Amino acid sequence: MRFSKTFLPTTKEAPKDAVLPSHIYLVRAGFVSQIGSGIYNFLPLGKIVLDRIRAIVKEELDKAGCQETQLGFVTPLSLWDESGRSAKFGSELLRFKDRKNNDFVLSPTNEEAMVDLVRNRLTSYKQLPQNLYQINTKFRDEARPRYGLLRGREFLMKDGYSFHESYEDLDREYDLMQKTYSKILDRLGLDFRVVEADSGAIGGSGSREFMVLADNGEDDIVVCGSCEYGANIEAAKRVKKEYQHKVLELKEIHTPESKTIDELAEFFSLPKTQFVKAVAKKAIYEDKDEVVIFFIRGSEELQETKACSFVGAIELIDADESELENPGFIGLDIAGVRKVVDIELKDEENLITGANKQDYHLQGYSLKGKEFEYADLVTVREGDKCVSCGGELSITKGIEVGHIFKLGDRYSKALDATFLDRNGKRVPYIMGTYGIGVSRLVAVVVEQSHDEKGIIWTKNSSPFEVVVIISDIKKDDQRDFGEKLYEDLKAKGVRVALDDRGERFGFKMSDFELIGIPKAVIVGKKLKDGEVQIVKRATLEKIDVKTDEVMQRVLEL
RNA sequence: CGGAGUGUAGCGCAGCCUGGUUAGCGCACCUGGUUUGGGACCAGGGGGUCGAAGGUUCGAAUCCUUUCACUCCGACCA
Repeated sequence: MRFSKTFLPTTKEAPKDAVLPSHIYLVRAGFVSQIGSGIYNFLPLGKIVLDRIRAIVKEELDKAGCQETQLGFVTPLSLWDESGRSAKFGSELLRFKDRKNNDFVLSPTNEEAMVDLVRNRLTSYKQLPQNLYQINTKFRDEARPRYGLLRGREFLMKDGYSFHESYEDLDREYDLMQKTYSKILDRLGLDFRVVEADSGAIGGSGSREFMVLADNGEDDIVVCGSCEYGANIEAAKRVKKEYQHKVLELKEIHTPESKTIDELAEFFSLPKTQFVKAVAKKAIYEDKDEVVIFFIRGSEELQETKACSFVGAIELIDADESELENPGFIGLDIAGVRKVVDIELKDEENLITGANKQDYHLQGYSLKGKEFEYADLVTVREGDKCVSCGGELSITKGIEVGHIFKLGDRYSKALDATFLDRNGKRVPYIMGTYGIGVSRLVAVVVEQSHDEKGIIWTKNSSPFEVVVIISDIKKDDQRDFGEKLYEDLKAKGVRVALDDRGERFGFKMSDFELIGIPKAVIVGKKLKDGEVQIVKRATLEKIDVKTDEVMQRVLEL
C-alpha cells in the first residue's frame, strides 16, 4: 500500500470527547471515525486490522473443527418471543417494522436464529456434535455507549453455538473452546486471564470470561498471586474468614439511634465482624416481585450479582423503607419474608443482629444448627485467600473480550429443538455458546499497547509488518531505492507499506509513531553513504544498516 | 433511565452574559515562492443554512419556547 494514494486522514488533534488511548489514537491515526453514538466507520487501515483479527479468529476456530456460517443481521421478532427473550432484552433490542408491518429486530446475539437453523435438520444423535459460528455485525441499543470501540452499539462479534447429545460432550467442547480462545488471544499478543464468571441468571453449569488486563477496564477481576485462579468479582470465591469474638449472653439490648453497622460497632465497642448486616432488596422476576433480606457479616459488602443469581431474579433493586418493618433493626428471626444468609455465617455464634423491634438489637445470637437458605453472598476483597491454593488474592481491571458458556437445554427446550437419542427418545440439544468481540479486540490491542506518541501494534494485529519511509520524495536516489525495496519486500511476501507522500521527514516520522507499524525503514540522508535505518516502533531505536543488507535485516527482525 | 453539559468552516475553539457594520482565531485545504532528518516559513486565497423549527424585536449566533443530536457522571450491560 502506497500512503500517497491511501485515504489516511491523520490528525494532530484528538476528538474532544475521547478519553481512552485506544479511542484517541484510533481516530487520530485514521483507523476509525464516529458516525453516530456508538457507531463507527472503519477506514482503510482500520479495516485491514479488523480483517486480520477476524482472519485469526476464523483460522483457529476452523482448526478446532468449527464451521463458519452467516445468519441474517435482521431477525423476526417472533423468534425472540418464542424464547422469551424479547422482554428480557428490553430496549437494548432494536425493533422495527417492515412495509408489511411485520416486526423485526437487529440481532444483538443469535441463539434463537442458530437454534432455528438447526432444529428439524439435526434430528439424530448421529449428526451431533456440531459447532457453528459466524463473525457478523451485532447491534445492542446500549443505554450509554462509550469508550469508542470498546462499548459501541454496533460491533463485530464472533458468536458460536455448539449442539451435543450429552453434558459430557458439551464439557469436552467447552474445554476445546477455552483452549482455542486462548490461542487466539495469544496470537494477538494480549495479556489476559480466563476467569470464572457469573452464570446464574441464564442457568447452565459454567461460564468463563476472557479478560484482557488493562487499567481502563470496566470489569473488576480477582486474581490469585500464587496460582492460575481468576474470577470476575461478581463470581469470585474466597476461603472463609474466621474470627475470635467475645462471648455474649443472649439478650435484647436497647440501641436507640443505632441503625448502621458503624453506629452499632461504636455503641457496643465491638468489631464490625461480630454484627449481622441485613440488606433488604426487592427482587424483580418476570412475573412478580418480592422483598428478600440478605444477611451478611457487618464488615462485608453484598455482591449483588451473586445475590441476584441465587434467587433467580432478573434484577435486584433497593427496597423502599416503607416496605419494611423496623428498618435498621431487622434481624435473622424476622418472619414473613424470604431470607438468605451468607454461607460464612453458618454455625457462627455470639453475633449481634436486629431484634425486629424498634430501637432494639439482639446480642449473643447463635446460628448453630439453624435452618436457613445459605448462599455465597459477599464481595471478595483485596488480600482475601484463594480457594484453590490459599494464596493472596488481588483485584485488577479487565476488559471482557470473550465469553464461553454452558447453556444446557435452555434454548433448545424453549424453541422445541430436539433430536432422537440412542434410545430413540426425543430430547432437546445440550448447547454451549461462545463469543468473541472482534471489533472490541482492535481497541483492546491499542489499550494494552501504546505510548505517548501513538499505537504500537503487535506483530499479528498490525496492518503491516514494515513501512518503507522515503524521507524526501524529490530526491531521485531515495525514491528509486525506496520503491525497489518496497517491491522486493512485497515479492518476498512481506506485508509492507510505502510512505511516499510529499511531506517532510518529521511529519512522516510522527505519523509512523502514531500509526504504530512495528518497524520502519528510513530511506534518507545516509543513502549517500550506502546506509538506511531500521526503526523499531516499540523502542524507537534506530539501527544503521548497509543498503545491501537491508532486505535480510528486515526479514530477520 | 436519573443528573450535568455541549452544538459556530473538515478538526479544535472564541464570540452569547450586556442583541447592532461584512461572524473571528489556530490546525487542515488551494495557488506561488523559499525550505527539506523530527508535525517549516512568507505572500495570497477558498470554505459558514451559527444543530433544527417557531417566537420576541426595527434588528437575533446572542433573548424566549419547542425539538433533535452528541458527550460526561451514575444506574444498566445474556
